[in-house]
Amino acid sequence: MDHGLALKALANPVRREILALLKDPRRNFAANEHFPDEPGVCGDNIVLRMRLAQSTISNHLAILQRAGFITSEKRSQWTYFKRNEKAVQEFLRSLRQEL
Amino acid sequence: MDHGLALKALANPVRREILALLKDPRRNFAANEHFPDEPGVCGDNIVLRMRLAQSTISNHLAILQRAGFITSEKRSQWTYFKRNEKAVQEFLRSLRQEL
DNA sequence: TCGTTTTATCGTGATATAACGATCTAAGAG
DNA sequence: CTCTTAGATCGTTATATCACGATAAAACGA
Repeated sequence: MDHGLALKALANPVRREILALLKDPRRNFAANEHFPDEPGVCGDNIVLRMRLAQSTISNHLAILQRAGFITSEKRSQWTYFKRNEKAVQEFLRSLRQEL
Repeated sequence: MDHGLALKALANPVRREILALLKDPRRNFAANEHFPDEPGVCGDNIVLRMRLAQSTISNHLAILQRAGFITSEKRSQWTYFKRNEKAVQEFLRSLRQEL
């Protein structure tokens, strides 16, 4: 995990909010009727929740993904996003190390 | 401490390096002949070390200060900067809380 | 007083970021 | 086949960031 990318990703409040929402998908998003085994949150749900243009959210999600904080899984026409808890914890560890 | 300001401050590699250098002033900077009780590192020393324009470093230092990561103390014509260890630790704690 | 040093501030240009709408593709649905 | 939906990508515009040189203020030394 690159500190630079991760810290830049976290420097934006919209991306921090997305990360926060993904902490508890059941609480923050409508249930996903398509895949009951919950591969993550459907991108469209995130767009609805954040009230920003779809292209804007798509870009934020790409940045979070490049930083390693989330992963995506495409199933037919939907893309599901979920937090990468391990990467989040590893980032915190290495940041504590650097600071 | 505001997460937004702190994370923005850390998003820049120059500022992270300054923060790192200030962890061990004795190692990273020339001894300060003016004030043996070490109120911190003289701004001019940081400029010399970083090889960036004085105005650029001055601005980075101001941003680090606004974020709370460093404090400054003006003594006659010099300004001495030092890390605010407490703020750094508090930031790490609250970031771990948020993430 | 005059020059020098340290530092902050100002103005500017180059680049990065963030938002948007438009468009394109893939995948269903009818 | 056509229409719709989810999502990424592109182009554009507005704003933020980063670097610089120039300048101004404060403090000292000669």
